[in-house]
Amino acid sequence: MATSRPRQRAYHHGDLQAALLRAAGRMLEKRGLARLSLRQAAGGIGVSHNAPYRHFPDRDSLLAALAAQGFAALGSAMQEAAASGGLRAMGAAYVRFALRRPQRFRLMFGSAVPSARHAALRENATRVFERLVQALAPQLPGPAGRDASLAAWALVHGLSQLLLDERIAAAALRGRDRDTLVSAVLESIRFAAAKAQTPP
Amino acid sequence: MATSRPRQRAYHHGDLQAALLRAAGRMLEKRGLARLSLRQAAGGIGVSHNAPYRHFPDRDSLLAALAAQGFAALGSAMQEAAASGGLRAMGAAYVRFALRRPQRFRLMFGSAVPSARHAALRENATRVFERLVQALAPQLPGPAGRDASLAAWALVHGLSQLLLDERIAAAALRGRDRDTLVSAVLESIRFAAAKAQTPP
DNA sequence: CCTTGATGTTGCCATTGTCTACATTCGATG
DNA sequence: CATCGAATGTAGACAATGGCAACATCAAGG
Repeated sequence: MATSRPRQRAYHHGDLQAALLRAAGRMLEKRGLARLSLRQAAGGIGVSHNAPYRHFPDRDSLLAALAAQGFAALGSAMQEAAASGGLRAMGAAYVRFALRRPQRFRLMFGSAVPSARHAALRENATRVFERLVQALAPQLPGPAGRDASLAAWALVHGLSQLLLDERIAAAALRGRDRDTLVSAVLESIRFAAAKAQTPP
Repeated sequence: MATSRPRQRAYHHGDLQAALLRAAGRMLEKRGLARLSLRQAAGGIGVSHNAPYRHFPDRDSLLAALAAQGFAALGSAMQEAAASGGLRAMGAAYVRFALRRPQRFRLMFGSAVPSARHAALRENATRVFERLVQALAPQLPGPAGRDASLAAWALVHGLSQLLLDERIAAAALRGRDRDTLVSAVLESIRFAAAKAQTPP
């Protein structure tokens, strides 16, 4: 009808949930979790401060959705890397994901959104965990192998966290690029339960 | 003097800074970083909502002080463990610290308080990092040894983080207690650059 | 075409961090 | 011992947030 809102969008956004997740994801990475504001995200998209609550019961639920998306992306990255480069490539993909999206990575593994209360998050996280264990099982069989699997996972997870600290990263690089560093660190380890590993 | 505030303390608290850090440390561990409120901490101690700002420029500075204290405690725990039990005991102490104070541990290594802006935090963190590297250097010499040192640190750091997740911890324990699990995982690893290690 | 549910808007409340101005006390100095 | 200044409190206000209730608008289905 003729009564117009000059340069305003239609009353119905059409895909507000996805737009909120994109905006919140960018804000998370740029400003950190504490300064992620639903009001600002909504304002940036051009809807009112309360519109997000039509798509997410509360702020924590939106954060849980961001974390679930993160696990989906991490799972994909690891799977692609494993298909072409094996276990070490898979580990390197894990670290690369963390370094590329540090705040998302922290959200995924932090305590801000307990997965016990968010089913989709729990499912996506569990899927990644199970794929990891399945990928390692042939190389690290038996109960000692399961401990070694946890060690392998701990190694790449911890490396991700430590390299997010710029001082630690700077001290470790010693003129190498990050991919070279990650490979060198991953190759410095042998697992007591391991079958002989193909070199990279 | 006789004009009394029944059951109220004197106008000057006397050690408000330390009291705030204790109260905030408890609130951090109990409710998480997002729900740590300086107003509530002040109220619980019996001072006004603005009194904390006489001791800390802002909320982030108090959090930085909490993180700095955490690094001091972690350093002490690791040093004591190393003195009596060597490198593996030191690694186990690191994991134990994280599991005992998960929110503090996350604060210490998270992005909420950048250590670039908080000198005491930077110093305490650096001291722990340097001690760790010094402890590992005799066992893991040379440039490959430094990569292996980072791997060793990543291993215990990652293990700490992963075991904070109750599902991961539950799946990994398989009837063992946590100390046994941690020992088994740490022992499942060999370092390519290592001298022969004394068994535990 | 009407009704209903989905999805927006508006206004309000409680709480927070932090600012300014003022009040009180303690310690140092003369 | 008295005074002064700094340290350390209190009181009030502001801007921002998350989230609630009530109302408004639109799209889809019968």
